[in-house]
Parts: sequence; structure tokens; C-alpha cells
Amino acid sequence: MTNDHKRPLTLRDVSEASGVSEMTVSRVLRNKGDVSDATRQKVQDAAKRLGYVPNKIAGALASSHVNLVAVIIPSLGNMVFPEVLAGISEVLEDTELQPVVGVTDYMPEKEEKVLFEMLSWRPSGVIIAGLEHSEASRAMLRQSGIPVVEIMDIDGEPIDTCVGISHRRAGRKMAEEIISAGYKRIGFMGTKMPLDHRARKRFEGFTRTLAKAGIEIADQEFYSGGSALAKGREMTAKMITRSPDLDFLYYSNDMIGAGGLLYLLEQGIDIPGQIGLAAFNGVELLDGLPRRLATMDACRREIGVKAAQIIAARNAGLDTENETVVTLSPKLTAGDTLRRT
Amino acid sequence: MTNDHKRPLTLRDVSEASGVSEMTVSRVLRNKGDVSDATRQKVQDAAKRLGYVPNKIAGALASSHVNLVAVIIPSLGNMVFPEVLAGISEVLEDTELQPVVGVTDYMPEKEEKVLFEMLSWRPSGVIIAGLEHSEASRAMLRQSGIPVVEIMDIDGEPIDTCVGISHRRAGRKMAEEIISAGYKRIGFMGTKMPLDHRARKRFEGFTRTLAKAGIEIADQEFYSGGSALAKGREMTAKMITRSPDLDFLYYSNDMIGAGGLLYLLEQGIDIPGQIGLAAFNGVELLDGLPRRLATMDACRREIGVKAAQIIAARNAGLDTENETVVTLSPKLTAGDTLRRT
DNA sequence: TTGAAAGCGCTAACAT
DNA sequence: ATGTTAGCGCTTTCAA
Repeated sequence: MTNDHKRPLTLRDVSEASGVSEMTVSRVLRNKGDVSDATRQKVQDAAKRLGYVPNKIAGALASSHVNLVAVIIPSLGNMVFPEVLAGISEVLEDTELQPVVGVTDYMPEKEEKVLFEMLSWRPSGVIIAGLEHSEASRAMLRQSGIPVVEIMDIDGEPIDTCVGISHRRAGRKMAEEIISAGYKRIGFMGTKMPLDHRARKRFEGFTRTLAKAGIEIADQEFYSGGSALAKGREMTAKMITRSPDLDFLYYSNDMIGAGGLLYLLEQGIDIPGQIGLAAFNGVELLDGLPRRLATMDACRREIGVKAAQIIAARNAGLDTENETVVTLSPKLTAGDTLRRT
Repeated sequence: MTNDHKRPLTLRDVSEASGVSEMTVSRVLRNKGDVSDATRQKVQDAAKRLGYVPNKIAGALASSHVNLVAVIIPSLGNMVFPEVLAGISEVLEDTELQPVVGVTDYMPEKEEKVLFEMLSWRPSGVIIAGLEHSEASRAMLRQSGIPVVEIMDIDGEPIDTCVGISHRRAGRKMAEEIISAGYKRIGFMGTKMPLDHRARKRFEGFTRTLAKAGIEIADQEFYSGGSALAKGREMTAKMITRSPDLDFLYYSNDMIGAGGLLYLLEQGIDIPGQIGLAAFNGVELLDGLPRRLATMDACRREIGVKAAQIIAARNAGLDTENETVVTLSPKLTAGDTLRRT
């Protein structure tokens, strides 16, 4: 209420205003060390009255402790990463730690840049999506000397620790389910995959399992950008026109699956009789659709929780030494779009 | 490649490895001041070889410049804020500045906490959603001495600058459209509003305009939490059962509107003949729906862009003195769910 | 329980 | 074009 000039307040200002040494002010403001109730009160009053906001930059430099956890994800736009973030926040809220998110747009160069930027703030840990990183990124993470948790995926070599699901296995499981339901002419729709390693791995697991059963993908279509719901619709229309004999459509994510579902229902196609459908992620949105789309839960929130717990534990000095790979098991929901076996 | 101990590298390490003074190393690494190509090369080689990552904490303290912009939003979960963020990032990418996001979950106390936390990192600017903040938050923002842009809404008193739309006016416009299309028995569905000031303001603008035309909201229903699509479906079912004579449903956001739309179509209800529908936000998802839902674009990306531009300009010393309130105009899309006038 | 001194790793401002 | 000096605002360490 008193600081009319633009200079931000310092500990010294509070010290002078309260007649207590800077050091003791610092102790009060951090609840560290023993301070008499009287001085504590004086200091707190002064700090509040002045509107003092501590300078974490200086604090961090002096203590070489930064209570930040870098969280690096490809995108905020598809609902899966916000859910991971929610899991992370939930855990870190009971902690000194604070998540800071960086977005890569699925671009390795941007990942490298964001990572460099975040590491230059000397965070207490890194949570980063995926196991595929540029050599430079891997080097930075290794050198950093802080806990690193790679999330979402476990099919690969973690730098330090990883928590996620096996996307190859997820693809395989869904293929098995589809095969055992008796579907034979299967079409696939998904993102253009060079970008999205996890989608690619699901696709690989999927096709390989089909192959073992003597089935080949009968048609496929890829997209990028735009409204996923609309894309699902378009691609589905195109595909069933082009390949009218398909009896199953596998989508690499729920949004395009939902678009396809809506389209097919409008066309009066019998689902899952004439055509079965399945997708991936288990997003909340599916609950509001006319039919429950078959899907597989990606354990998003759980991944966030586990990752944050690992960072928090390591930060507290507890040695979680042992578990370098935490494997979660995605649950398959057959819903209403997959024939019952 | 050489740093096997855990101590992070310092400028001094690079200095020693390259035989160049710390100061010159610093200059090279920041592209500041004149350095001969030869030394520059030596330094860059050494830095890369060692895997040096600068310590921004120290840099920021020394220069009292932090290239961070605090972005404080209520949620990442509903697609509107990620789009604002995209606008912000787009602009800041051509800048030294970097956005750092904090989430409040629509809770004033959490906003206060997040704000305090972020200000303690001495960012170069703040972009914060809404015009409603606790007195303490407003005080912190005022004291901070940095540019503050309040976004999304303009119906109120900005602390410094604001950019957004008038939600009252948006509610009014939609009401006018509905009235002039001849609808008379209007139901409303939305979030529980104490939390969401902008939804409340739209509602106020909406009801007031109806009132002037002698119309009262015939039925209303509020929700919180859960899948918005599913909630829209449920609430709509409940409402048209309870009030079968309604001829229009106004939803406070697109997701519940979409849920309602899907439900009504399934029931074989004539839209917009028997019942007209409208919502708010203009989210991309609507493109994939069976009908184009009437909605109003909230100018999300544009808001992010403008806000970031203001911060960037002020940061560059350009005085944008003049414009303290930037008003954007949401466009109304009648779509297929509003009778043509 | 409180205070004084030293320094975290960098950069602004001066030398040279 | 390069180097030297003095802090930035805190916290750590040690002393009282």
C-alpha cells in the first residue's frame, strides 16, 4: 500500500519496515528456523502491509533449489495431455513442487528448444512425453542430473524412468478382440504417423496381430490438422464408399472414431452388425455419444499421478532406485460398437 | 560428454575449457556485443562439447530481466483456453518472451496463490483471464509494476489493460436473434454460475433482452463437473420432459449444446422447426456434428494474439499507452439450428 | 533466538 | 574485441 515507485520490494524493505534483520525476515517468510512469536508477527505484518512478494530468482540462486517440475508434452489441444497434467497437479499440490508445462507440437526441434529453455531454469525434475527424443535432447536430460520421467509409452529405452502403457500391446489387444469377434475386412484411420510414435506403435501391434491371423488391413486413410470429429466423418465416408465391403473400422483416436460413428449412424448403417468400430483413448466425451464406442483407456490421469509421485519421491530423497519402468494396463471397453463374442 | 559428476556446468567451466574469459563466453552465448569469429567459434565448440546449459536463474538475477509471461487461466479442460494459449504462443514465438501457464480451476483463492507464485518469479508481464479477482490479487497486480492484460471479458474495470468481448452483449445479441426468429418459450442450460462470471454475464444479457420483449426464461437447469456432452444430453432430456412446450434451448457452451443436439435428433425432433438451439463459443468440434449448431464465436485465438501483442509491445518499450480496453466482436453463426428470419 | 559475512552464477558498466 | 569489477536479492554458514 506504500510502494508507489516501480521498484519491486526487497527483503531489505521488509527488514527496515519491521526493524528486524533481513535474515530473520527471511526465516519468517519461509517458516524456517526458530523465530519468536513477537518478531514473527512484526515481520508478517510488515510484509503484508507493504505487499511484499519474495523474489524466487534470488532465492533459487542462493539456495540452488528450484521447486519447479518441467512437464513437456506435444499438445494441449486433444484432451489427453490436460488429463495427464491434472494427474500431475493433483500429486504436486501436496508438495513444494510446481509443474511448468512446455508444448512441442510433436516437433523434435521444438522439443529440443523447449527442453533447453526449461533446463536452463534448473528445475527439480522433468516429465516428458514419449521415449523418442533427439540425441541432443537425450544428452541434455542425461547431463541434467535431475530425475527424468518419460511418460505415456514404455516401448523403448528410458533415459532414467518411464511410466506408461505399451502401445504395441494395446494395438495387439484390440486386434485380438476384433478377430475373435469375427470381423475380417478391416479398415484403419489415423493421424499421419511420422509425428506420433505412440499411434504408430499401436498400428504396428495391430497389423502384426492381424497378420498372424492371416488378415491384412483392407484400407487405410491418414489425416492431419482440422477438427478431428469432422475428419473422422470425412475419412469414414470416403473409405466406405471406396471399400464398401469393410466390416470393421479401427480409428487411432476417439475423436475421429466419434466422427465416424456419427456418420455411419446417420447413414443408417447397422453397428456393430454390418460394421464394427473401435478407437483409442477412452476420452470422457464418448459418454455423450449415441453409442458407446469401443475403445481402450490410455490411463492418462494415472500416468500423470505416477510420474509426479516418482519425481516427488526422488526430490524428497527417497530412493525409488528400483522401478525404472512402470507399466500400466489399459482397459478395453467393448461398448456398443463391437460384436459380442 | 565430459561432465561425469552431478554439478551442473557453469560459465566458468566453458571459460576454462575454451580459454576465453567468462564475460566473453557470456557474450557469445547471448549474441551480445562484438566478439571475433575465432573466439566465438572456440566458445561455441566448448559449450556444445561440454553440454553447457546456461543458468537463467543467475542470468535473470544479474540482469533483472525475466523473459517470462505469466498466463493465468481457469482451466485447460474445455478447449477454449488452449486456443487462447495458441494465440499467445504464436505471437510470443517471434519474441524473447515465453508464456508460463498457471491454472486456477475457477477458484479465487487458487488464483491468488498461483498469481503470487508466478509474480515471485518476476515475469515481464501477466495475462490473466477475467476481470473478477480478489482484492489481494488486484493489489498484487497493481504493485507488480509490470504490464497486466485481463482477457476474455470487457464488462468491468480493468486493472491495467483488457482484451475480450462483452459477454453481456453476446447474450443480448443471441436473445435478439432468437426473438426475431419468433421463438417464445425458451429454456436455458448452463454451468452453475457463481464460478463462471462470463457465463453469468451472458445469461444476464440474455434474460434482460428477453424481458424487454416480454419473454421470461421458461425453464432452466445447471450442472457442474462430468462430461459436458453427456450433461447436455441429460439436462436436455430432463428439460423437454418437464417442459414439453419449449420451442428453444439456449446453452451456455457448445459442448452441452452438442449433447442436447444429439439427443434431440435421436428423438426425431424437428430442429429448428419444433425446437431451435443455440450455444456459445464456436468450438471446432461443432464442425463434425450432424447439424451446425447456432453459436457465437468467442474470438479465443484473437484474444490471445492481441493480449500477447500488448505485452510484447510494452516489453519493447513501445507505449501502447492509449488502448486500455480492446473490444472484439463475436460473430454469430446461425447454423442449422435457428429458424431463418 | 538473532545477526553478519560470504557467495550462488551470471551480467552491466567500466576499463583496456 | 576482450577483460575486470561489482553487484543482482536472496540463503547458507557461522558467530553471538
